[in-house]
Amino acid sequence: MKAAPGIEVSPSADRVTISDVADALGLTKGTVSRALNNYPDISDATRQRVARTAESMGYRPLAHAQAIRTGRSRAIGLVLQTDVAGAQRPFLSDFLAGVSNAASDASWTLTVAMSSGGNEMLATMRRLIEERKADGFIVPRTLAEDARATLLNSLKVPFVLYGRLREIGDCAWFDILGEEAMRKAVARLAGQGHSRIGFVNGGMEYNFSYLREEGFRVGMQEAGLKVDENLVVNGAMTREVGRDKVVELLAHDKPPTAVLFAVDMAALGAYDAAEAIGLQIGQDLSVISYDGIPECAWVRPKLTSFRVDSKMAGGRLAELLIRHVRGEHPSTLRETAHAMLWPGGSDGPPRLTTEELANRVAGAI
Amino acid sequence: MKAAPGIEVSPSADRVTISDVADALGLTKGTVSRALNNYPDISDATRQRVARTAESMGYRPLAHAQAIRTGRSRAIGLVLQTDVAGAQRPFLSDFLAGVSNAASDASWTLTVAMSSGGNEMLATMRRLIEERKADGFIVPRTLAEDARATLLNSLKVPFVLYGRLREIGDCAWFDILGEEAMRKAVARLAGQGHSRIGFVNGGMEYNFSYLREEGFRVGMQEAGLKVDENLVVNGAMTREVGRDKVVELLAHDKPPTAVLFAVDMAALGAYDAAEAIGLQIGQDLSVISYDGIPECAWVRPKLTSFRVDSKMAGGRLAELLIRHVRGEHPSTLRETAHAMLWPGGSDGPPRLTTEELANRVAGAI
DNA sequence: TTTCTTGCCGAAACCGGTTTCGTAACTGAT
DNA sequence: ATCAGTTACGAAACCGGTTTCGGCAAGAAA
Repeated sequence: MKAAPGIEVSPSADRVTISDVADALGLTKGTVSRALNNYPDISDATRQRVARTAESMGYRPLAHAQAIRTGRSRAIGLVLQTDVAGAQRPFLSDFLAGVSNAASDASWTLTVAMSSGGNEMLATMRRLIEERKADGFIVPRTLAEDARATLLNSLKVPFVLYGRLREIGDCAWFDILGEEAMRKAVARLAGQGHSRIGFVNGGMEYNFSYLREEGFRVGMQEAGLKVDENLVVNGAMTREVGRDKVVELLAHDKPPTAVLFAVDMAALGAYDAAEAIGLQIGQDLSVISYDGIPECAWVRPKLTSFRVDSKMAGGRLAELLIRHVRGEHPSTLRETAHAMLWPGGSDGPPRLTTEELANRVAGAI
Repeated sequence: MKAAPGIEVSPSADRVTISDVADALGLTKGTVSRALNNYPDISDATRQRVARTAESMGYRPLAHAQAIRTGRSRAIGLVLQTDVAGAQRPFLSDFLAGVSNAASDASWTLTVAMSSGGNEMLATMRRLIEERKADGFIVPRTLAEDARATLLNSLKVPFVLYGRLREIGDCAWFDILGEEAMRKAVARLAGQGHSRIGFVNGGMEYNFSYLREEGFRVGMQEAGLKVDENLVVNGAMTREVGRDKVVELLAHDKPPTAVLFAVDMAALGAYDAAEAIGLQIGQDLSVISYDGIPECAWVRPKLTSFRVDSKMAGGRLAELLIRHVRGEHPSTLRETAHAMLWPGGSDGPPRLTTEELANRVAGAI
């Protein structure tokens, strides 16, 4: 009595099952299972015998058959946000490659879902958890107050943040030291002779913005420069907003000769602003940014930026998550990496003083 | 006797199981299962009673518990290639969103893996199949001769191509009518007064290249123009190669006043070539392309291109695949959609004749 | 009435694993 | 030699579903 069946399950369903292995060894499948899972009540001799024949027979357990008993299916969950402005897109491919490869290496798989953010994203995660489609999650683009972390914590589902949290609970994370990059960028600009340096930050809903701003400030202090609060703005995640912010800074009566951006996408807006006003990027106005999106190399002059290795990040996140699911304590699962300076021609010694620059700007408007 | 355990499986493992539903109804779980799966030996009354209480109790079957018996887990497999030149990246996010959303709507999930292509990609697919991590595959970027299709066919695993195959076997596909876009592009250029139109095709390993070239030729014929084979080149998938191809075409003694590209990424190279030679895109040289990547809007003048709705494509592919897995015959699962003209300033009436253009080019080199 | 269908459901096997429990055989101490 | 304690495995239950099989009851045909 067959119901509407769909595709015939290929008769080549000749997978090697645990029972096959057991029969070949003259053991029961229970014993084989315990041997493979390192139960203490199996003799070393048997354990090795089992391991060898399982290997030679090409036995690999079906993750979802295990999952029905254990609740774990060796799957990493990744929920992406669809409509975020810009910056995510260029890295997505590399990031996925990193996660996917690391997962494969551990015989894990990657389940991805996309949702529009907010509550819908939480609902999506809930569904994946409830249906046991993911044993844990990678949480990209950590927010200053991240409801995803809260949810997963309360559900006791393992997760690893890409980015840090303001109040560090017991969670695992991986992050690139954006603050360090900002610090170095300021040092570089100061070394070129800039003393009035503006800072265009990203959206304050993201935690990285706080870190990068702090890095900017530390850098200024180390360079012996004073931060003019009028030259510190935020909320620039897109080219358009970046443009507007630069115009805003340049309209100051003592405009900055250099502007540091927290985000490449916004920094591209500086080119538009410069073109509109008639300034040469890299000479009249120096720009340094962060992310290392491909567009950096396409604009003229090339945008000096701190490049993030997204593929590596994805790989590290996956490994940390797997270790977390396997039982390691989250507080031991924290890693950072450095962004790498990727020099272009967008920064250099100031050709104009702030006064001259102010005149140029005034003349253009 | 517990083995090294890992994270405690959350005690909130209070999912509603099929037994719960059965108990609540005074039926056996077998009956409930058959009722929910529309077996013919269940009375309509019972079927509806079961459906209602299952719904009200919030019962949703565990996909991987079903899979152990049925072999299907309601998962779409998507294997992406890591190192392809360019064009994939900009659309990945939209494409994933489309696939993911369509999958979610049907209570399916999306398993993605990335690999470097060729045999490694086939091995990755094999692994996913063997481990039952995917019930079927979406095969993006169809090649002229696609080993993936061959493999999946021989394994009798359902799949849907994004793109068509040269020799249409019994497979399902979704595709955008690139040839139609090329045809319209030629008509547009001809209408603007161009008579010498070059064509820079993509790599001939991709099947779409054959289609688009055919579209170009049909368009030329319909416009009453003769194709100069010297002005038809291929293999341009990147900005750099695109640039070189344009230079090559312009070096012709009767250079084209308009160039049609099969791929945006390559068309961007035309801007570099034009800048090097000192030509105005849109006036001295008209360019129309295809894909609709975001960069089209960032270059000056904006690149006229035929935009592909990747999100929609992903969604359609997912739905077709699901229907395929459910048993519909692949030959009934074929869809196409249109690319949409996205006008920029990169094309227009020719300012120069081909002779004048040749002189300009000669002067510049 | 009797017999044959048919409709409808319960019982139980099954999928491929994991985990608990019980026990035979081997220690080692008395 | 006896007895308690280990060691190492078999047996069987279990996870959450699906599918087969058998049989009861009601209706149809004889």
